[in-house]
Amino acid sequence: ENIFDRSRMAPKTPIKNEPIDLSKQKGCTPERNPITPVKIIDRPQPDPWTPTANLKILVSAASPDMRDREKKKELFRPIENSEQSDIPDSLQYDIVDDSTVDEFEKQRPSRKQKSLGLLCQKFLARYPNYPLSTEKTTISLDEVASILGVERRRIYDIVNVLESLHLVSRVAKNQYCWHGRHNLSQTLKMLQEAGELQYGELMTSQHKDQDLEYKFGERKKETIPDSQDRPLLDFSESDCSSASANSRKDKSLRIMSQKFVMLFLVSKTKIVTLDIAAKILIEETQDTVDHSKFKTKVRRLYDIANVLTSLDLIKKVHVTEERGRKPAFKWIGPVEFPEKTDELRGHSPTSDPLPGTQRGASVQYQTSATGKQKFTRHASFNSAQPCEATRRKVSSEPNSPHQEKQDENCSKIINLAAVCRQKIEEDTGNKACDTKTILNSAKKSNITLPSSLLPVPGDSDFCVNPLPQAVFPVLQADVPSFSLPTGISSQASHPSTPAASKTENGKPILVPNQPFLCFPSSSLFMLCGGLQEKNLSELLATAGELGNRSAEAQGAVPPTVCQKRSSHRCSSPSAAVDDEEPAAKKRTLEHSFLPLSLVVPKKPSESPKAEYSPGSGCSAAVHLEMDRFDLTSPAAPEEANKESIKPLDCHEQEKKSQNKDPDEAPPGNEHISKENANQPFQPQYLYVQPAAGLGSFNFLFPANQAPGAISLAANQMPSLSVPCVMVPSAALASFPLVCSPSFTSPLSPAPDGPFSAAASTNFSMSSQASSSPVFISTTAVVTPKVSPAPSVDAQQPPHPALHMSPVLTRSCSAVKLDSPVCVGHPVTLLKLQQPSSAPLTPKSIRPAHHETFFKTPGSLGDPVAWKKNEGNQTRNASSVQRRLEISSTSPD
DNA sequence: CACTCCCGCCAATTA
DNA sequence: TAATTGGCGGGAGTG
Repeated sequence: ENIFDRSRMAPKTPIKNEPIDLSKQKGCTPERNPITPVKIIDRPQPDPWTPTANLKILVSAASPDMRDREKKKELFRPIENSEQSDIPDSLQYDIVDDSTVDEFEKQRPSRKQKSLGLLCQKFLARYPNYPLSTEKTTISLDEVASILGVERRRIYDIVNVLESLHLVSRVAKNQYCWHGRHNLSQTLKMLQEAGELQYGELMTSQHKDQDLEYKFGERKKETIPDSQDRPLLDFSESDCSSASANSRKDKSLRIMSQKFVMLFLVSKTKIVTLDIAAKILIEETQDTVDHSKFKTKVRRLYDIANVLTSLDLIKKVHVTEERGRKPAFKWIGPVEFPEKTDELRGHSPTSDPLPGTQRGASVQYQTSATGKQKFTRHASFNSAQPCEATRRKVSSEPNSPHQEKQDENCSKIINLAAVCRQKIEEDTGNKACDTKTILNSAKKSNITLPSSLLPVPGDSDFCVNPLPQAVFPVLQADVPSFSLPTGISSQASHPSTPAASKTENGKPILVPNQPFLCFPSSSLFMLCGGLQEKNLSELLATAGELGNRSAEAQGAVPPTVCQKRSSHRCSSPSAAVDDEEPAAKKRTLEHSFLPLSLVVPKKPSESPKAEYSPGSGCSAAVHLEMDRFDLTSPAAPEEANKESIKPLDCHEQEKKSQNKDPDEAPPGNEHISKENANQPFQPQYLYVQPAAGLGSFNFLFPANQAPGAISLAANQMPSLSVPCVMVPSAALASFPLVCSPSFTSPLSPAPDGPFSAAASTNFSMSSQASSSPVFISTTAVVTPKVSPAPSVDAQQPPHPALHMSPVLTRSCSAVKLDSPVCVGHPVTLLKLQQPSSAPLTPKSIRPAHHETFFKTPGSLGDPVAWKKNEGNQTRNASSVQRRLEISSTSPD
């Protein structure tokens, strides 16, 4: 073989290669012939292919150089193999017989055999379409490259496209996680939604492919003018790319891939010609339509098309137009996305309390984990710095600049919401699933979640952390997605209000008037009570500080209790774990998350602070969403960020008390109760099923009441009678609810809880809501212990007993709204929202307040953003970062 | 000749 | 600084 290889190599690319090879081989050259021992070892085995393991081992063992060599060699091998298989041996041999090197060349190479499409098929053949959710399949680029006998560059081409569809996610350097097609439907759905937003009209009108397409292009611009450049979707992409290097990433294959897919999904005919796609993509990207650019775009589209073809999503066709026949691709993948999730659901869902939770968590984790990592990676960059600074800044600054944008965004959002709604209704069922955990609870409601969540799932990126994680992760992911909307609304609605959530003041939690706190969805948690009392106090303190900023430190009052932290998810998961955890990591994560918040501020700075604060919860959500959607307008993110920020702070506090503050995250835990602590452990809260009410939110009612715990709320919000905390359902899901005052273990998955079910129903939206991790705590004392869940049901949580302050309600509603988009059931909320720009209120609520609170405009993000968010969840953090960058970078 | 798209240089990012 | 990623476009196969 070796010999052959050599010959092959040389022959292959005649001159060029040889020289190159030699140079590369350099050291090896001599060796080369000889082949390195290692290789030999490997090769010894007759079937290199099969034994991936061996390869891996080898690869890992091998030094980089080795790898390269091997790769090259291997490349050939595969080729040989493939050739043999593909091509009739006889032929080859025949030729070969006499053949000289040249002949070899001829045979081996055939361009076709080396095509990206074929390579992709090989690649895909190595992984199951629907891997068990439990197992995580990691893909080592080096390994795969060597196995498939291609250079790594080619693998990137494949992976980038797959990543855009969430079939894989990047876990770390050189490592990707294989998700399979479980979330494909969701992803497609998301893309479709995003596409509609962007190209929406086009769709409708389009009848004819091209023409339509063209229209699209034009419309697109019109529609999306804002920002667009970036990928809309993001989802996956968002991952990081966006953030930091917009420039580079914007163009990224991933984004192009998503956009390309969107075109198909939006197109009635489902046929898109390359040139049209290229034009559209170029437009989006930039005005300049250089011919050269066009050519380049087309090249890339071929790359993408080859991969998509391998996925059986499209097939090549020819469209004959006036001018003649043009190459085009037809979408042969699913058009309607019923939910693909089912599969997932099957697994995770439900069943076990623990498991459920865990599972869900796990699943999510996985995904999320990846996401996180990615997130980290990408995000870290930006986020870190910005985060803190931002936060602080944010707190101080209020800004408004973006409001306008926000408004715009709002409108967009509204539109989106409408669209979403419809879709949701249509789709509803779909998505839900995935998310596993969420679903559990959700299941009943199911639908809801899905949307937001699902997308995420893919993301899963988030994932991560172990433990507690699970819970959180979910939240995170979910939240983000959903959140946007919520966030948006909230922001909008309440800018002024209290908004504890907002970061601005730091108060994330408390709102002045209102009794609730908002947390970023991502993070949330809580629940448990008392975990750390200490922390609590600290937290409280922190909170207080935050609050102070806002103004009232006092408010902060120790009571605060609750706080909740929402750490962003990432942390959360881990958080859950505990503090300890890798704090550092967590922090990091958090930061990243934070960044989001920060981001917001950064960019915009906009308005932020103050105004938003109130809505913070929402905002957070928003952020998320935004993240998801790259498109999102800057404004939204900002807000979101802010909010998130706050939460973060809280988290941190909670968590550790560390100094840090803000970032941290808390894992969730949140022991919110610390204060409560008084009562030790407390979990005084009753968990209301997520489903229930607020879409995503979960309410926690203090069993004990411990109003104090919530204290913050109390201070601020005396109004509320009941002390409750709203947590995004997602989050809850992860958590076990406890009904009992005493908290319980987290295990039980909330969702399942009886309550939840009911609730869920109402809130189908919840999922979305969930995204936003808002907590609402009321100080009030009431504690209805009980039935929280049930009561909660739909809209309002337990109001009856409790009465939640309007605000809360509102908030909830707002949240929902957001989510709705994603999810679907949001029904009421949406409606409300739509009408008014601010989505806030749910029916039950009284508008008045809300408006006040929510009104704020800035919150909105672009619809796109929403979508993105949805998609992403995971990436929130990262996305945030991205956004930041983006926002900064690409102004609208 | 037009369509495809492989190949790999090399810059941007990351580690 | 080294390695990883990934944009990009020359130019080679194919039909």
